[in-house]
Formats: sequence, structure tokens, C-alpha cells
Amino acid sequence: MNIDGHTEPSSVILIGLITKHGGSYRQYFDSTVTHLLACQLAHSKLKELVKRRNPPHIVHPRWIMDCVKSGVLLSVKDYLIVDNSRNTVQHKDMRSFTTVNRNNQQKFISSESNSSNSIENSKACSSSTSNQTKNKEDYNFALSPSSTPVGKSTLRIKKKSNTSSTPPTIQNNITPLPIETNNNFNRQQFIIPERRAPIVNSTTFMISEKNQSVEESRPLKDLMAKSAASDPNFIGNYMKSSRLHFISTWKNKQRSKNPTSSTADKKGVFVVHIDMDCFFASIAMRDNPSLKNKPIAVSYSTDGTGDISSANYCARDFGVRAGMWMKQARELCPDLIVVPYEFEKYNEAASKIDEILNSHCERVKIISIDEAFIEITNELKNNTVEELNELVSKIRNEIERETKCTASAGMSTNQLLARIATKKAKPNGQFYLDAKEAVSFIENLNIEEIPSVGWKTKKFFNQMSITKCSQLLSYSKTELKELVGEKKGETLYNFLRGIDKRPFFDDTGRKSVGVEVNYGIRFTKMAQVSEFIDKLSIEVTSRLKNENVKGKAIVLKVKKRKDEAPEAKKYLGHGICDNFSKSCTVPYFTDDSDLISRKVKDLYNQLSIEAEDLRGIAIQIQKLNVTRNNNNSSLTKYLKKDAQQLEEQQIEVLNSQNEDIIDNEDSTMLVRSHSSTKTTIITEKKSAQQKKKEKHAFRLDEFCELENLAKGGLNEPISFSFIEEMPWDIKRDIIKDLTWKKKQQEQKEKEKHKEESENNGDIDSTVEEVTFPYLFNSIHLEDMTYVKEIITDWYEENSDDFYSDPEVANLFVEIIVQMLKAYADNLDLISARQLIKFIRKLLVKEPSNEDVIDKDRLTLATDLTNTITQAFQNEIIDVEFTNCLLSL
DNA sequence: ATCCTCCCCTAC
DNA sequence: TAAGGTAGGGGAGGAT
Ligand SMILES: Nc1ccn([C@H]2C[C@H](O)[C@@H](COP(=O)(O)OP(=O)(O)OP(=O)(O)O)O2)c(=O)n1
Ligand SMILES: [Mg+2]
Ligand SMILES: [Mg+2]
Repeated sequence: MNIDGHTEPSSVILIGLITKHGGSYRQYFDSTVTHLLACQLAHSKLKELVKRRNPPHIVHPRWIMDCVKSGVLLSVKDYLIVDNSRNTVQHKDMRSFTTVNRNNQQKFISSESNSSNSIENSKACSSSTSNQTKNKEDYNFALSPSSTPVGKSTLRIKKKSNTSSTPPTIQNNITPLPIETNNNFNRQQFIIPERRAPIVNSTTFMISEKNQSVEESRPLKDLMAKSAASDPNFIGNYMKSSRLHFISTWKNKQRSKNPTSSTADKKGVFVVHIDMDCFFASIAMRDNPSLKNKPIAVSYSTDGTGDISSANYCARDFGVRAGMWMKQARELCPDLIVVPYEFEKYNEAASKIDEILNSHCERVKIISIDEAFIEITNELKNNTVEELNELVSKIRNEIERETKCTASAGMSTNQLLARIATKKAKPNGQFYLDAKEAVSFIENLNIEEIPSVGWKTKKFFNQMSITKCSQLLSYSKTELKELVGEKKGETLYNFLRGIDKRPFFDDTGRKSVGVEVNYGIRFTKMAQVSEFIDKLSIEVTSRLKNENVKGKAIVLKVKKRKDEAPEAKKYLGHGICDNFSKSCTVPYFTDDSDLISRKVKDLYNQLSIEAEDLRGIAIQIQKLNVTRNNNNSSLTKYLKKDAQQLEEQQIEVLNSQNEDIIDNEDSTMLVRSHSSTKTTIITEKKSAQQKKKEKHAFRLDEFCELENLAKGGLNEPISFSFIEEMPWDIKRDIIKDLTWKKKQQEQKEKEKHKEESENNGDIDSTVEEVTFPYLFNSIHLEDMTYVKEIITDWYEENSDDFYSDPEVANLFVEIIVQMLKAYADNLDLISARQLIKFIRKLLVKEPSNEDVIDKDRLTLATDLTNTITQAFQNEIIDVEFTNCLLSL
């Protein structure tokens, strides 16, 4: 729950009641808020709230009071202060809601009927001939105009000329759930199953009834037999069998081998891309040579909806492709021979390849289980293409000797060209693509042969009748950016011209760890979902522990059967789904499966997805403790390097910028005339030098600013000379903090003036006044004395209002909670304790002469501290930390 | 302007 | 029957 504005009774009291009776209070309004308590609400605010995916009930605080009085959770119906029931009704009536939508969509589509028709045609074409798999299920559904918005079948285009007709897209498909009182109970199912037992039962009852009555109950039952619900070790078995899991984890294992991007990048002479020919299939043919001249595919099934993992070149002649369903492959090639997976053998071969590559070359970047780039720096005597061909030939021979499988290699001067060359080299060949011939080579390719042009992008361009790179080459960079987005436009423009600016090693360290299961998910009860989340959490935790990482952000991703979508065509597949994701951040790094599971269930509840409709579920952990310092906290840097190094880095950055500029111009010269470019370089260089100078000027400027700030209105003047000693960037942060603080103080004063006339101030972010957010980005807020002084000052300044104006008291609570969070962030239990103790003392001290008020004060003080600790408890999930804190 | 959240896309 | 995972790049749009 969240409280808006001034309420009667006061928010402090309400918060106390809410937390005491099992509700959860949010300081700020967010999507988790189901009820907003208010006595009145501005129209503008209401409008905003109603727009939300799950608009809250807007309820009079009397509701809380009455609930508490009667000891029962009463319906909010009689306490709604805004009658948004009209909205509710609209949402409830999904049928009419979606019908309206449909019409809109169809109108939208028919107005562009030409283009959407051509999508359909080209899709039909490509699906029957050569294609990179997208299975018919997803395919056909996406084509059906009644079910999918146009936006989905085209690329997302940055600038949409007709914004007015876009609304009936994803937004509306995300089904704003009808808000009912019951909804709330559903949300709590995970948390307090027993207490909500009647509801749970009725849900389950309804489901089982459905199962009996619907005619498709039998196939559903069959599905259930093999689903995640019926196998207690589903995740383990699944991960053991999944080829995609296999190649993903294999790649992950290599992560540590690839150097990180920081490695000073030497300029390589050549780049070679090496990729095994139909890797999985090759292994099978190796061990059973009789298969060599027959079409084979690696799969679990000989027909039906099983995926093909890899097909040999003989099968490819029939159009059989990886990712294709056996059913379709069987149609294309009735004599197709299916061979099983042999993961262990793939591992062995991959290790051998890895060894061979490393024995020939220093710089090896592993891309996947059957694929790697190598960069040639000093391996050749004269750096001639002949030598290169020799070396690569030698490597390929060794690979074949050791693995009895063939590899192909593309060679050129950058990764893009090498990779493109590989395709031409296959099977069992090698090909050198000269950068000078890049454009003439690329213009004959189909667009999907350019990396980054995947299924969607291909469809998007096909729909504009673009299939060849030559066609794309006539688009300007600006036009491409308009079509496919800023970054992709840029890279695509460059790629089409054979330009690839990626550094050879670009691994910036892990950013996330996750588990996902989008297969076999068929549940009927929330309890099953809950159990599955427990297991998933354990799985993700074990992966975290394996890698020795922890994270702060917990992400839940789910697939929900699309409204009216039929049972998946693929056996136990996810079918046509809407995707949702929801995340939360805990204030410290964790790898605790209980915590993760609790939070994920919270998140799941917020999404309100019926167990029956769930088709896929994933947990991701982000904001890892190992993620390479995007934390650019100046202090962190300072602790790592000394200031000198930092300055050097600055200069390096500037230099490399210069190089970049030159690089850019060099490459564009390929297509442009060069007359004007030189001057550009010169001006750019100049401005870079200016920048360098500014860096020094910056220090002076800052110096003056700092002097002013240090003099002006600080409670605790910081030793000026101390600051002056600091490196420039730390100074800059301090200045930022101080400026910010000063601004806050000014604003507060302004508002105080206002308050005098209005008697109702709404200050909400005085919080960081005490925290130095820039400087203490990730470092302890250590100076407890300082903190205490600030709080005391603040308290004394406001003590007049403190006990009369609940807003002021509320603000106080907020500040303290924020500070506790900051401490929890750093697991600084000692300071947190000190703070709590200090607050208690502060509020209870100074015996007043007026006895009556004094007693009230004592009660209020206790109430307040309880509220603080409880609010804190709601925010901080680390049980250990909270318990320690509360057991003062 | 920059960050954060919730997506979508791509690659093997 | 079948095992549709996983990490990173990136964009839109809201919050700050
Ligand atoms: N959709 C896919 C793509 C690939 N793989 C697996 C099987 C492949 O053998 C291996 C390597 O992928 P490649 O893209 O290199 O494909 P192949 O090696 O099979 O064929 P190619 O000769 O085109 O490289 O990854 C898979 O299981 N499913
Ligand atoms: Mg391969
Ligand atoms: Mg490969």
C-alpha cells in the first residue's frame, strides 16, 4: 500500500496499522502497490494511475480503520474514494475490450494491406524453400491478422509517423487484468497459502472441473504426464538433455579463457574464423562412415515436432536445416536418417580443437563449441596471404587428424569479413576475402548472410522487397538508422561495406546468470508453480555459486499462453505466448536461494498469471558483484589506481578518440571522395586538443566553485585543504554533491516560505541530504558522528512541527529508512544499529515540562521507531541482517 | 541528458 | 512424442 497526500488519520498511524496487520507499505508508489490510501486525489494523478497496467484501488483510510476494528479484511467496495469502477468494468469485459482492439488492428492492417500481404507471401515462399527455421506454429500465428499486431511482424521502427494508430499493439495484449478484490487474495497465495485456503481451493476446483468438462482433457492429461509438474527432477533431466543448454553452458565454461577487453589491443594482421562443418552431424558420420553419403540429422525424434540440431550437407541439399522440426524435414527428405546426440563426444572434439588453435596462435577467441576466431599478429614471417593460407591449411589438417571431422576457415582482416568468408569456404575449405573486394563480394550476398540480420530483420526488409545486400547498399546511414534503429543502423551500414569496428577481444565480464525453462511447463495449481520456482531458484543459486558470483537484481521472465492461442503444436512446447518480465533489486549481493525464490514469487504475484497459462519461466540474476566496473565511482577508481594513472588514462582516451576519427574517415573514403576529409580530421584533432586543455581549465573552474561551496552553509565544513589534495575527478564528485546539497537546502527554504502560507508542504527527497550520493556511490557512509549531527540538526529544526504535522514525522521516517538501506547496501550492521539506537534516544530524550504531551511523545516515538524498523524490514530482505538489526 | 525497467533480437 | 537455453546488444519510454 501507498499513501497519497494528507490523510486522516495521519500517515504515520496508518503505516503502523498496515504493517502491524500484515500489510506491506511502500514509501513510493510503484507497480507493487495494490491499494492507494487517500482522502482526496487530484484529477491528474488519478489519470496517471488509471493508465497503469495494474491500477491500484484508491481507498479511503477509513477502510484500514474499519478492517482493524472488525479484525477482518473488508471489501474495498464501500471505501473507494474514486469511482474507477467504470474502468474496472471495462477491463472486466475482456470480450468487448478485445473486440474493439481487433477492429482497430484490422483497420490498421488493411490500410497497409499491401505490405502485410507481401510479408505473408514472402514468408510462405521462404518457409518452403531455403530458410533459417522459424517454425510454422509461430509463423502462422504471426501471420494471422486477427491475433497479432502489425508492429510484431515488422521491425520496430524508431520514428512512427502514425503514432495514433499504434496503440492496439503489445500494450493492449498485455491484458490489464480485471481488478477485483479477489485479485488481491490471489496475489497472496504464495505468501500465506493456509490463510487463503478457501480461495486456493476454489481455484483448484474450478480447474479440475474444467479439465473434466473440456473435450481436450485427455491429450492435456498426456501432456501433464511428461510435464515439469510430474517429474520431481524435471530441471535436472531437462538440462541434461537440452542441446541448447549444452552449447550455452559449454560457451560459458570458456569465458575465463577469453581475455577481457582491457588487454591492450595490438593490431592484428589477419583474422581467421574457423568453424566445424555440420559439427554434431560430423561426429556421427565419423563414428559411422556408412552415413557419409546419406542425408542425416541430429535429433531426439525421427518425426513430429522434435528439433533438428544439425544436418549434414547431403541433407541440406534437400533443404533440411538446424532448428527445423523433423516433421518438415521428413517432408523435404523422406529418407533422412536421424542420429542421436552425443554430447560427450562433442566436448572431446571441442577440447582438441581448442588445443590446436592455441598451439598455433596467441590470440584465440572462442565463439561457440565448434567455432573460434584467431588473430594473426606475429605468427607469419612476411604476413603474406600465401603464408596465411599455409598456416590455416595446417591448422585445419590438424583438426581433421585429431577429431576426424572437417573444419572450414574464412580469412580476412577483420572478424566480419572472416566470418562471411567462412560461409563461402564451407564445407571443408578455406577462403581468403580481401578487404578491397569486400563490397563487391558482399553486394551479391543475401541480406541474412550479414551478421545481425536475423529472422526479423530479414522479414522486415523482404517485406520492402529487399533481399540482396546490393539493395541495402544504396541506403544512406541515416536511412538505415531510421529503419532498423540507431546502433543497428550504424553497424549494418558498416558491415555492408566490410567495415567492422569491434575490438578482437570484447568480453567485458559477466553481466548476468540465469536459468530458463520454456519447455514442458504445464501446471494446474499455484502450488506447483511455487514448487517449480523453488527448484529454479536452487538451480540458479548453484550456478551462481559455481561461478562464485552474487547479484543484486532478480529478474523473473515468464511466457504466458496468448489469449485464445491453441495448445502448442510442438509437443510440450510453449506455443504462442506473450512474454513478461519483472525485476527487483535487493540492497546487497546475494546468492541465497530462499531469498531469490521469495522475491521471484513476489514478482510472479505481481504479474498475476494463472498457473494454467504459464508456458515458460526463467530467473535471471543481474547487477553482479563481478560485473566490471560500470561503477565509475571516483572513489572506487581512486582506491584502485592512483591519480596519476587516471590522468594518463584521460589522455589515452583522447588519443584513441583521435585514432577513431581517422579510422572513420579512412573507411568512409572507400565510398566517398577524399577532398574534404582531411580538413575534417584536422578540425577534429583541434577540438580534441581543446578538450584536453579544458581538462586543465576544468580544475581551475572547479577550484573556485569548490571554494565557494566549502564556505557556504555546510553544517559540517569539510576540511578544504583535504579536498584540495584530491584528484580532479573526486573533487568533481564532491562538488556535485555539495551543489546538490546546496540546491536542496535552498529549495527547502523556499518551500518553508510556501508552507507558511499554505500550511501543507510536500517535501519528498530530503533524503540524500545526508548521503553524498555521488561520492558514496558504493562506499560506506562511515562518519556516524556526522550523520548523527545532521539528524539532530534536522530534528531540532523541525521539532515544532514534528509532533503536530504527520507529514514531517513521515518524512523523518523516510530519511531514516533510506539511510538504513544505505547501510544495508554495504552490510554495515554496526552503523545501522547505531543509527537505530540513536533514533530511539533522540525521540525519547529531552523530558518536556508539559507532561501530557510528553506521554504522547513517548508513544509516538515508539510507534515511529517501530514503523521505521518495519518499513525497513519490508525493504530489506536479508533475513540475517534484519534480524540482527531488530534484535537490538 | 542519463538512468532504469521491460521488453525484443541475435547467435550458437 | 521431446528435452524451444542463455548472454549480450539495444531500443522505447518513464523517472530523475
Ligand atoms: N539452431 C541450432 C544451431 C546450432 N546448433 C548446434 C548444432 C551444430 O552442429 C552446432 C554448431 O552450429 P553451427 O551454426 O556451426 O552449425 P553446423 O556446425 O552444424 O553447420 P555449419 O557447417 O553450417 O557450421 O551447434 C543447434 O543445436 N541448434
Ligand atoms: Mg559449424
Ligand atoms: Mg558454429
